[in-house]
Amino acid sequence: MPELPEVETVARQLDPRLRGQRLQRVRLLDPLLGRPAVRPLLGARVVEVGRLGKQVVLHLDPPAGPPHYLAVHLRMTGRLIVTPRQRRVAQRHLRARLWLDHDALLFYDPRRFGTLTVARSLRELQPAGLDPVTRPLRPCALAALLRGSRQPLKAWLLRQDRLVGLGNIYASEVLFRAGLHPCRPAGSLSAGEVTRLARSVTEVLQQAIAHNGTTFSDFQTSRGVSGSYQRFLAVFQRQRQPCPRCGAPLLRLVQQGRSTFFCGRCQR
DNA sequence: CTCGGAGCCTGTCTGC
DNA sequence: TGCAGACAGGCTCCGA
Repeated sequence: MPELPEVETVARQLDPRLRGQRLQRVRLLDPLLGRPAVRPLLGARVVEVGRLGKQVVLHLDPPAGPPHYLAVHLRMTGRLIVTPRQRRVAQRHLRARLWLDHDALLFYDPRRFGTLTVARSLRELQPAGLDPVTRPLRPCALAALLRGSRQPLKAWLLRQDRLVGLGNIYASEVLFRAGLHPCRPAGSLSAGEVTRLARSVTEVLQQAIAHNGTTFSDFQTSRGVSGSYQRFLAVFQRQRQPCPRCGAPLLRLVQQGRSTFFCGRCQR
């Protein structure tokens, strides 16, 4: 489901709702989640709900002992829903349920790719790549990351060990905005092209956050509200429709088994 | 080291 | 209606 803007949206909505409540009880319903050590979290107060890469992270302060962090990665189809504690909830696809003082936090995930982990330091969870939303992405930093790679640009943008936050939707959108062909070798960009790419990454992500992310089939924010960024998508899932810039029919190609959408005339 | 492809798991939609 | 195949917003593993 979510790329960085959707995760940011979820974290921002959970934060005021959960902050200050204590975690009373945790129930893991899916053996695929493994056995994260949740015992030390019980009684801990939610200090903050934030985002780390594409994970939602609850910062927890136990009554005794060091802070802990509970991280949920939603992967393709995960959702985090807050509901009043006593309310009856749908069981289908429910993988974990957390009880707090007043609310319950529900982790739904039909495809079961999502993860739930407990860490004792943020460093354990910290993704390797730069986060272009937390810190401005400087063209020279991006150039250093791209240097030497022969990987197609689209595939390069999806890796999280260099740059964190883009997924399949926004990678296509970013390349369109930057006027760069998805098959260009990542290390082949000129200085001017790198600057355009850096600016596009930042603008697309910030604009998507400003609109609460993109809703296709099943992304909803924690309040059950849909994001509205899909109104601004220029190329994603628009093959054969006219390019908003030049009017040529947009194209779809498959890279690494995943769809890429682009304009063969504007993107070079 | 780099890269592309398979695999993880379930649901939905399309076309025969 | 039934069924096979494609596809789905992510990421890890494996072999070349």
